[in-house]
Amino acid sequence: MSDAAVNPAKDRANERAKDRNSLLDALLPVFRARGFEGASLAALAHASGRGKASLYHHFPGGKSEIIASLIRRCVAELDQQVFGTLASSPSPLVRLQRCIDGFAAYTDQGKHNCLLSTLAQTSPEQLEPAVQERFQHWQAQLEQTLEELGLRRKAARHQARSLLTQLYGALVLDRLTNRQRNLRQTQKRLKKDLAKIAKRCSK
Amino acid sequence: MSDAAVNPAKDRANERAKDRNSLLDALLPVFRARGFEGASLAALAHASGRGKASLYHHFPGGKSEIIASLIRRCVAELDQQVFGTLASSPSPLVRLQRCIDGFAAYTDQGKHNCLLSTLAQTSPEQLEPAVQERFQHWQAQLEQTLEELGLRRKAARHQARSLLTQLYGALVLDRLTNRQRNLRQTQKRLKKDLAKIAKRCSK
DNA sequence: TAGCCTCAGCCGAACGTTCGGTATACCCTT
DNA sequence: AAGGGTATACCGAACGTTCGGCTGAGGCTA
Repeated sequence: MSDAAVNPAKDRANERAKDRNSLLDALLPVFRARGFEGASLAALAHASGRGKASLYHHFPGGKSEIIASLIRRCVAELDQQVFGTLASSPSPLVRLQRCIDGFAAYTDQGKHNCLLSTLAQTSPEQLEPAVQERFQHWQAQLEQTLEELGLRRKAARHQARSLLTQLYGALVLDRLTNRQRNLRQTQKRLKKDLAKIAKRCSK
Repeated sequence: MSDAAVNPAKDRANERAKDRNSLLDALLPVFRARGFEGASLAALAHASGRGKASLYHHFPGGKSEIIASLIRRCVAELDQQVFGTLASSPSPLVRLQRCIDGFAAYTDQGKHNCLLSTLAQTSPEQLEPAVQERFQHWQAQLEQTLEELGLRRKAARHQARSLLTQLYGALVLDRLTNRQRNLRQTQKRLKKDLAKIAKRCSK
């Protein structure tokens, strides 16, 4: 049984965390679509259905505290839903394919961008170096899984970079060409290519 | 002999265009690095070495006229230096490789971003639909050249999308991982892969 | 009653924009 | 060659607006 059911204090703390999370849910799309500078407090307040002052009640640090919280959440989400799959049990091929599917789910099939890539391009000062290190870590995880698939180190390194590049590039191209199909088709192609690699390596 | 040497009026018009161009040269990096909302007039004025009012002398329409001019220039530059190579004389393989090298040169080996991709992600309202159509056109040009290389229509379509995706994705990944090598390595790998495709198709 | 939470509304600062006005250079007249 | 007129380029200062941030009062729950 959970603490919440028997401990009123923790119950309240839990509800507060839930409120904060749903508040962040409402704020995320604004930053994702307009960037840090483009996301005005007025727009954030409107998106959250509250006044500006309420936002400052929840985030005394203002915009930079909000964006920091959102970044932490995005990193956690990528870590669990996308790259966390690489450390699970199935075969390397399945793990890699699930990772790609996880990325597609993370961006709602390409319908929206990744907050981190948006910030990296227009407001890198909001991204702590730790985030970049995390990306390097994820790239290394991909590389290791590709080695398990049977690729040599150098080929695995190239393939890992290529995978990340294509996932994030597909998001950009969707917006540059105004076609919403790039990510889905890239997702399909990447999974097929991985299967081909796995077959070739197992021979 | 040029008109300028014998015609003072055209001479002055030429110098004016040159001034405007060097002014735009100074303004471009600000928008490229900080996006439309992030590029304040104060920053633009500082970058151009002029007062804010002077910018309004050259661009009465203000920020949106500046960004529109810059977009036009970027489209022209991509058209000539990057994708224009696809319509030249050498073999399809050489043309494609020159196109990739052109992109690397266009971004100064990945040192800076492409203005269009920055805008597409945070201020799409500044990009006229014509720009997106131009990207679709470039993608079609790539596809056709890949067909000339020997790929079937469907494979060429996939490869064209993959190329654009990887070029733009490499720029993003450079900033996400804080490694400046992605574009150069992607450039090298893409050229090698194209050579492999050409070899396979010619057999 | 006590403690969160919310709101309308205000603050100084910065925003994009505009206004006079100055300095320079060129053209036309005399 | 001298002088007046026009156009161009630039600037400092200010415009009204919106920015991020803050205050104090009221409402709700417990």
